[in-house]
Parts: sequence; C-alpha cells; structure tokens
Amino acid sequence: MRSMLSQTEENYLKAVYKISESDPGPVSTNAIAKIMHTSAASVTDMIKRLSEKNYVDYKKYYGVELTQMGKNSATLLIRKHRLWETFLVNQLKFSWEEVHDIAEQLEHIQSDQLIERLDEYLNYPKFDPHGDPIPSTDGKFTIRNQTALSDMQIGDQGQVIGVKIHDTPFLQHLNKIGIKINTAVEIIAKQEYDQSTTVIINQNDQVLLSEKVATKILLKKI
Amino acid sequence: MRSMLSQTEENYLKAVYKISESDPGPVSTNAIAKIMHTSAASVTDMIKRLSEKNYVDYKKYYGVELTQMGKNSATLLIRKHRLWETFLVNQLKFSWEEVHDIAEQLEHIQSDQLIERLDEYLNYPKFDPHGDPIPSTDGKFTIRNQTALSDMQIGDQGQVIGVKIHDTPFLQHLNKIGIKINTAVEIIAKQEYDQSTTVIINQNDQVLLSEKVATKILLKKI
DNA sequence: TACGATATTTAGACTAATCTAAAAATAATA
DNA sequence: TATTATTTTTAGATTAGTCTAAATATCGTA
Ligand SMILES: [Mn+2]
Ligand SMILES: [Mn+2]
Ligand SMILES: [Mn+2]
Ligand SMILES: [Mn+2]
Repeated sequence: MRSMLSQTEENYLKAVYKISESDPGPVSTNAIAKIMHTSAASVTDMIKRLSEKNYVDYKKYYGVELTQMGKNSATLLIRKHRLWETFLVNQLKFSWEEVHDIAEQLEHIQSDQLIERLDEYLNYPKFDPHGDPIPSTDGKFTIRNQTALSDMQIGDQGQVIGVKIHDTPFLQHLNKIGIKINTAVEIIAKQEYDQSTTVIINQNDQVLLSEKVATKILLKKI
Repeated sequence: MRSMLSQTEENYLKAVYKISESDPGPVSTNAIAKIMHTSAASVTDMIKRLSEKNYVDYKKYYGVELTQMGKNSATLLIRKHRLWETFLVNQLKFSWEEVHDIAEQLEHIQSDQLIERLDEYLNYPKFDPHGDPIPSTDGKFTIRNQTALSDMQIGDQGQVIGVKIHDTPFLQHLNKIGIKINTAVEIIAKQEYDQSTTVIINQNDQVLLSEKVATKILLKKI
C-alpha cells in the first residue's frame, strides 16, 4: 500500500508526527505551516493531497491526524534520519551539531536494503547522537527514564543521555561548557531567583546553567 | 559562482558529460533525450535553462557543450556517485550490481564536507567498484592502461580492472561465470567464427566468453 | 450572544519539469 | 537539386508545490 511519496510529502508527514508527539490530538494547519516554513494555504493544499492518499485523516477547520499508514511512513523517516546522524557522528566523525541538515537530505534516500545494512553496520544503535531513540523496522521506540536537569534536586547525580532541542547554537553552547552525551553531572546548587543550576561535570568542573539550558538537558539519574 | 542546481539539472549535466566523453564535440538533443528518458522537447527546454545559467554553451539546431562550470559540476557529481558506490560495496557489503541506483540518489546530497569526510573514511580510493576512476576534488581522473579482453591475444595474461557497462544483468552474468575486479585471466583460445574467447580465470577455471561479454571487460596486461 | 480577532480555506497565479502535436530546420538521397 | 526523412524547436497543456489576497469559519470575550 505504500505508494511513492515525494520528499515534500514525507516532510509534511514528519511535521505532523512531530507536532502530535509533543501535543497529541488533531494538528492545526498553522502549526504545520510554521514548521514547514510555508503558508497556511500551501498546507491546506498538501493536507488534502495526503488525505486523498490516505496518509492522514482530515476534517475541514478541525485538524489533521496521521493514519496508521501515515504513522508508519513518518516513523520510517525518523528511523532513517537518526541512523544517518549516527553514521555521520560515529563513523565520519562529525560533531553532533553538524549532522541534522545533512540527515534531512539523507533520510529521503529510497532503499529498504540500504537502511537495514546501515543499521547492521552501525551495530543496531538504539539512540542517535542527540540521545533520541531510533525506531526499529516495525516502528517501536526504546523508552527509558529521563529527567530534565532542571527537575533534579540538590545532591542528585546523573548522566547526560539526551537534549530536547537540536539547533546548532544550543549544541555549540553545550560544547563550549563541556557537556555532551554521557557527561556525569552532580547538582550542587539552585538559585531561586532565576532558576539557574550549579553543577559539577565529570567530577571536576563547576558550571552554572541557566534555566533556558537546564530545561533542555536530559539526564539518567544514578 | 556555483548556484543551486536542482537534481534534474545535475542529471542533465551528467548526461551531457557522459555523451561527450565517448563522443567528443557538440551533443545532440536526441542523444540527451535518450539517456534521460524524456522527450526532445523537454531537453530543449532544459538546455535553454542551463545555457541561461552558463552551465552549457548552446547553439540552436547545432548542439550543446559544457562550459568549464558545467564540467566542474558534472565531475563533482561523478566523484560523489563513485565514492558512494565505493562506500556501499566496501563498507556495507553490497554487491557491485546493486549499488548504481542507490548512488544515483546519494550523489545529489549537498554537502562538501560530507563528501570529503567520506573520501577520507574510505582511504582516498582512486577507483570505484566497477573500476571507474574517482575524480579528485579538483576534477582530475587517474589514468591507467587498460585493454578490452576482446583485444588480447592468445597467451596474454591480465587482471580484471574494470567493466565498460554497469547494468545489473551484465554484472550478474559476470558473477555467475566468476569474473570480478582483480580476477586473473589468461587467454587460451579465440574463435574466428563468432569472435568468442576462451580464458582461464584464477589459474583454474576455463570459461568461454562471447564477443558481447569480452568487449566489455577491461584488463591490465601482466 | 454578538462581535472582533484569529485560523482556515478558497481563488487565482506562478515556476519547474514534463508531455504531445505541430512547425521549422537540417540532413539524406533520388 | 528537389524531395523526403529526420531532428529540433515551438506552442500549448499538465502536475506538484508554492505564493498572496480574499472569503469564510471558528474562537474568545465582553
Ligand atoms: Mn536531526
Ligand atoms: Mn537527532
Ligand atoms: Mn554507477
Ligand atoms: Mn561505478
């Protein structure tokens, strides 16, 4: 049943998926337009097309939801994106802030065999360089406990396992202060006034994290 | 000066490059149409566009030739194609007849850094899995002496270093008879009647090669 | 519950890339 | 050289994806 989707159609499906991930229920035209950097009119056009092809359920003025087929396509796209990011970082030695845009292109390469070989080559990774889970062929994500650094208490210890956003300036900032995946973190103080957090990383350096940064770092408690 | 070319535009440039490679001089509209599997009318349209952007020189009813800029783009595309094919065969363990179609997609990924990292990762290969030279960043191809198997004499010995065509049925046929890159070949007989050649491969198996096959296998004489 | 603000859809237009059919130019040949 | 055959270009249409502007529906709140 999986007809040939254009890259654009795939990107719309992924946008709908991402929006309903953080905000379940029907997705608004405007929300899609924002992510896709297009006009609401273009979104309406495209949604009609995807609805026609049964990738989404669509009710005028109400919103759009992925069908099972739409979910499958979106999940496969995310699988490809994250496997390619893993390849770029683990094999080609790119830094985690450099890989997203390249993976945005690579995720559209059409070859089931390629993605399965890549998965094998990378030794079946479960998480990508940003700590995001890589769905399996049948669309299952590995779940794990994670806590935002901003939600930890004084004295708590943890290990960085992911970040909530992936834009380059944020990741470069983390590079600068020495935080990356697997970094050990201990909370030693929290300022009431601005919600900033003081931490010790790798049992060594003391770092002050603003609330803006602390809310976006995900830890595994230890 | 390298503006953004669409995938389609890149493919047209590559087509012009490939045609003038085997047949120097101006390239005909029909020749391009054949390779691109489009109508002559579509080719005329596209050639006008590429001419407008200075990737080709074009004179109505006469033919088309790549400008230096067009040659650079075509060569870069070929570099990317062949590096990706090398990756697919050497790292992901694809067979040589499986990689062309995937590389046709991968060659359009836009990232100079990616292709340089890939080159390094693969240890700067000079030839792809079909024995075709991989141009360097500045567009230079490694030249080497090669002789078609059909042009060898009885008693000559050689080693397979390439093939003239890359379609799957031909490569699968070579797989079946046990010929691949680096296979040692000795010519032991030639039939006047049908120009077929009898060879011994890897000092072991005797194989009869039709003219159709023998003309497409490239050897290094030893 | 009405009315202004906001969100969404429709209408109409544009570009890239394609097609078919017809016209025009060039090449082949009688 | 005249006539036919082939090649190439033009004309006009189509589809995907986009836009802006206008129309319409829904929401928020007085
Ligand atoms: Mn990403
Ligand atoms: Mn990621
Ligand atoms: Mn190839
Ligand atoms: Mn090749």
